[in-house]
Amino acid sequence: MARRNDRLDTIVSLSKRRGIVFPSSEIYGGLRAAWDYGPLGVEIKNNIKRQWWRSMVQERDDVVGLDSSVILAPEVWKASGHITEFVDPLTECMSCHHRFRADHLIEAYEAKHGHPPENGLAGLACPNCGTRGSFTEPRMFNGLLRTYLGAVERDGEDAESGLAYLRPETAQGIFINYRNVLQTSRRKVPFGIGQVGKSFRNEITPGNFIFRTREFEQMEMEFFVRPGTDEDWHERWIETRLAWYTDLGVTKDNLRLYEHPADKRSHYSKRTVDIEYRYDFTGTEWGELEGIANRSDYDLGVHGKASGQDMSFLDAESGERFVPFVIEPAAGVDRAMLMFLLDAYAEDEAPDAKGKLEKRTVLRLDHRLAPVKVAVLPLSRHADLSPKARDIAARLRKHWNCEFDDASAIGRRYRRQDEIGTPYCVTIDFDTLADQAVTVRERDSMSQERIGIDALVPYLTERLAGC
RNA sequence: GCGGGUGUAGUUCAAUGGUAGAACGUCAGCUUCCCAAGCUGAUAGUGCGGGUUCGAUUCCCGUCACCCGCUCCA
Repeated sequence: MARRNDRLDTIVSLSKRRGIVFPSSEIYGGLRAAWDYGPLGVEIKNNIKRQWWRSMVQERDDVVGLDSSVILAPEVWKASGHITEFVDPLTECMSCHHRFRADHLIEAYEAKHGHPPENGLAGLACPNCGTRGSFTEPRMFNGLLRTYLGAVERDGEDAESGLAYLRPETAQGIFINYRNVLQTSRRKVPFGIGQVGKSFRNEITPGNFIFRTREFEQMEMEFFVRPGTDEDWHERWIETRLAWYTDLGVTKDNLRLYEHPADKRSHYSKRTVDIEYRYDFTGTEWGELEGIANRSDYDLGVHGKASGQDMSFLDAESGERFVPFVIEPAAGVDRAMLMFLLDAYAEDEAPDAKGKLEKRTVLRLDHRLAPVKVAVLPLSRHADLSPKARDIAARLRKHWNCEFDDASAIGRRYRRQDEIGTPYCVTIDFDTLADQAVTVRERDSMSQERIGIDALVPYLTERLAGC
């Protein structure tokens, strides 16, 4: 068996052990590639989404938000091309059981010989085992998840009525609301619409923990620009998005840009640049984190045509009328979460009481992403300390997610907090009763400061800015 | 979906065709306890279903999940 990625393994078991991510439907044996976010996981996930929203929507004058529905009129997916283009013809070599995209095999043959194969797939040799003519009939594999609307189950000819799709991207909800938003938000091109929400894809091969799942969450923004300025805006958004990750503490060397070759782009894309992270999955070092696509006027164009609505924008200053081009930074929440966890994972060696080196697991998460911002730890369960500590915890809870812990030795409790990335620990000791002050310990430096109880909230407010 | 591998406490690992062990964790108690301290006690498991067998966690079949490969792109 191939060697697995230790760091990923550790994160998976840490996630289970500490309540970050659980296998879904576990009591029934599990469901493939489905994961549930536990008490700490949902905090981290919400923090990621909050930070995205803050930088992409709240702090920008030229972007507004939206929350469109998961189920849209089927016409949307017909017009967008997802029903016809979001489909892969797959074939399997009956000799070696490798699977291939039938269209890719034919394209490869054409590229080599300058003409398509005479007998179609039957005339091709398997790129893996060399067997000729052993391909199965290609089967269309549609990436859209289907559902049926209405209370009555339908079959036969009636099956098509009520057929609906779960969105494979949140973007279309934005395009079909483009006119509504333009009208009501009184924005002018260039401007953007941001949205965070679940999407669904019938992935052929999901896997790698929460990296590829059939149900996933996206943070997408469609930025509408004047044609001709699109390439410029594209570059700007690539830079902006890359900076977002490094600002949240991701190691620069573990991020890179990947330019999609022309023949591998999605059906809507004029140019796509991915931000990739060095996940170190076995087999693939780099994995996609976010795609930044120039969707041109493709989407507004097809929806304008299919719906009969006018999607053009009239620029009052220049008097020009045009259908805007769209630059789309589309990020995966779950992928970002996995990346933040992997990148924050660190092991320290610290001498224990006997001078022996002990391994210490620390999640060096940015404060803004940490699931717990501050832990309140009375030095012992002494009757005088716990009530005081509970009182302080209650005060802090009004501002941040705060944990109270008085179980077992103080050293162990520090380690528990380190393991989930808690930036600050507040310790209540016997001096506290006399001097009304506590010890604040910082995660990374392990430095300690004595702070008066009344000064605690201002002290932490300054250090937890942006949380 | 196909091929290969794996499945034992919460986690990491032992063991066995005949009563499943450990470490760590978790919980409770004692200890004026500042970086996984000590002592006492508790907790909990053979993924699920079927077969072979006197008896299956162990052997066989199916299934489910995970890992590797084909795939893909948030």
